Amino acid sequence: MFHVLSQCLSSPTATLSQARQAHALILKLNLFSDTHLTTTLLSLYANTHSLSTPQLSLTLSSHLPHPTLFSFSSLIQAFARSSHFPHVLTAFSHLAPRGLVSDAFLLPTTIKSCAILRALNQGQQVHAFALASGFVSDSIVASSLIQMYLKCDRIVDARKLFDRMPERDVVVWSAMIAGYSRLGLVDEARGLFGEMRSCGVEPNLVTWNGLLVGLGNNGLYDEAVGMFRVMLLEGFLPDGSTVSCVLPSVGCLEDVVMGSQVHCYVIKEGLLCDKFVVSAMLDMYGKCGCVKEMSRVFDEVEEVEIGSLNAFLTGLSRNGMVDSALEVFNRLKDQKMELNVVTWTSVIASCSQNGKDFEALELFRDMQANGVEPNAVTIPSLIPACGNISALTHGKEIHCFSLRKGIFDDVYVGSALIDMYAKCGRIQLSRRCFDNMLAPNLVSWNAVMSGYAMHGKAKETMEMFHMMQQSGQKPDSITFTCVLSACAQNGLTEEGWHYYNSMSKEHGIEPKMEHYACMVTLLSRVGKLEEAYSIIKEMPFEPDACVWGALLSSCRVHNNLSLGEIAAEKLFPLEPANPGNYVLLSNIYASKGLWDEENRIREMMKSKGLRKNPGYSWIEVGHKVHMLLASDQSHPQMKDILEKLDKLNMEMKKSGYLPKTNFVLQDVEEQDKEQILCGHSEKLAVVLGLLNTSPGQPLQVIKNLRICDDCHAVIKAISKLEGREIYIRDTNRFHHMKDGVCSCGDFW
DNA sequence: TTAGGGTTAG
Repeated sequence: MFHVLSQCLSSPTATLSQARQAHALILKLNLFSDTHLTTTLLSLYANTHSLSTPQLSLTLSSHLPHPTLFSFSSLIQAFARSSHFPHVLTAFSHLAPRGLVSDAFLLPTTIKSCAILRALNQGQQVHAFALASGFVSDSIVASSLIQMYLKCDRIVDARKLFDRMPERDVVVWSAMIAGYSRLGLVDEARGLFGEMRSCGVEPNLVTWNGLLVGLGNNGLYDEAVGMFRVMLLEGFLPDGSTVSCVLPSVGCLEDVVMGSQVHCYVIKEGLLCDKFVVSAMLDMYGKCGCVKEMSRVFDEVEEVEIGSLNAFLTGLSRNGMVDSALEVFNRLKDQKMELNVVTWTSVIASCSQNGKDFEALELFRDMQANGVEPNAVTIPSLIPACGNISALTHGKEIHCFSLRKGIFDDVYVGSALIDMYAKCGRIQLSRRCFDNMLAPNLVSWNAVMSGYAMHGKAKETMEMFHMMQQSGQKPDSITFTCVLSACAQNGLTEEGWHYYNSMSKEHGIEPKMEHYACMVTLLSRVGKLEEAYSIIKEMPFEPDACVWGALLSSCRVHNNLSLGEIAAEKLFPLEPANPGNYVLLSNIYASKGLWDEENRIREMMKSKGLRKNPGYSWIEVGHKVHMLLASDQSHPQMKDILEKLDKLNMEMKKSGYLPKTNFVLQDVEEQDKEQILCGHSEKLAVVLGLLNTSPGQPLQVIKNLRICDDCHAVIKAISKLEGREIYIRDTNRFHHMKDGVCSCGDFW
């Protein structure tokens, strides 16, 4: 019986149920006294992944009357093979109490488990043992310890051990180089690589790969690709790992020629069976904009692997093919393919980045319903969707969700929250998120400044700009867009010029298109139209539609016909299909009573098949976001809305309000004009909010066009009459209305 | 019988 059992347990094909049967027999026949048999049983349990808790192994080992080092050794090796690393450490810790002393062979496996678990404390204990026992002079033990320190980000400790090694082989050199690479210390990695060669140790593929990945991950794409070329010249034959190390850099450089060469090599060497190679290849083609080649690689792969699918989906949406990405995603979901958090995050991100904000929120719910746990990347991918549609309730829920998940100090989450709260009108909450951040980065500073800028808070924007510099954070071109647009919102020409001039002089940042657009807006809004036009004429490159559009739109505000016509003449060929531009010019004509000219523009629009963009507004009521179109009768509560609006109009007229009909630039009767103004979507949305929320609750509305003067006046009045704070976000900025006053100071 | 390298989501 003993013999049969022993054979059965040692068989490489032994199953868990056989192990259980054997276990029962061992118990029944009281065969636990046999160390070999019991050890084999333990190893088998470990190999079949069935030892889920250390307790089981300890219970079993307690039956061993005289456990030997061999018992523990085989147990530890079995745990390591089956990736039960915590059990490795537990088993190792039971050696000493039993009077057993580890040998050198047991240390590397144990140390590796510490490394994988990032268990620095236990790793240091093993290190102490290695020093005391002298095993530290064993090069493999030292190698393992170095690796453990590197994994725990203790580069100095790793280096100390490395420097003390009398003999260093290619393995330990490669480990140090890869360690420096991973931590972004590229100079050190490069230095060691040279030092290694001068010591007469030749690199192998592993060494090259470690260096390549470090270069690529730190943005040194050119150097990574160059290093890859050198490697080829020196006669090294890249393996799958090398290829997947270098392809991300090839993609970032959009070097299609190199990419295709690597692709040919991959086919020749038969590396397409390597899942890392496939996903790196898809990623590379996606980044290079080669959708056809990417799709071909994807179609040619026999079995869809999750990493490749994720790379493919990202590649599609990177190239504007969000619908195709969603189609592939839905198809594979329906086919019950197991999708992971990367897949879900990828589609959520492509929705929120491409105007599919409602879909992004829906996917987030769906993801959790499918049992996939969102992580620290999912959250900041989703948050912008809430900001885009001013869905404050959803945004707050996701904020809470991230706190519940223990995501407190993630710089991406923090920056996304700053942006979301600002876009939902809650600038104080936005600032609080910024103040709570442990280590804000450039994106976080830009987010808080852009928030203040869109709320027209120039003083705060400039304060943050100076705080940022005091903190040692250098600005980038986006920082200046925020500062300049804040100046533009407030007509601060002097300050605007100051920051604009300091850009290249003090910060070495050359003004880009958007900075010129800000300056043109700033000057033209305050009526300095000629000065704005001079800036345009002096630009070192051709102005784009934003720049001319800014000028035209200010010409409309100041009803400047001659410059307006110049701007329109430049703008129309740049954006022939944008109805807004034609409307601006026709409005200038209309404001001057030039109905023939106005008509000519309208006819021009008609002949191009263009219609005025319908104005629409969004408002979140409870968990639902409603969209209202101007003069739209389809909303089920429209009758109530119009009734309420009528009542409000009566009250306003009593207190001296006159409808600003000069904003209805159509050749119609005065009373009809009033009717048209009543149908503006932002008013409808505000009234819908009044009807469906409790008194005193703030309302936030987004409008797809710029708010008109009349709506501005009416909603200001409503804020007073109804005692509500009302936040309106138009395409230009925020209007925070309270007690009949707007935060923009009526300048927008 | 023990030590070193890789892809995909913000």
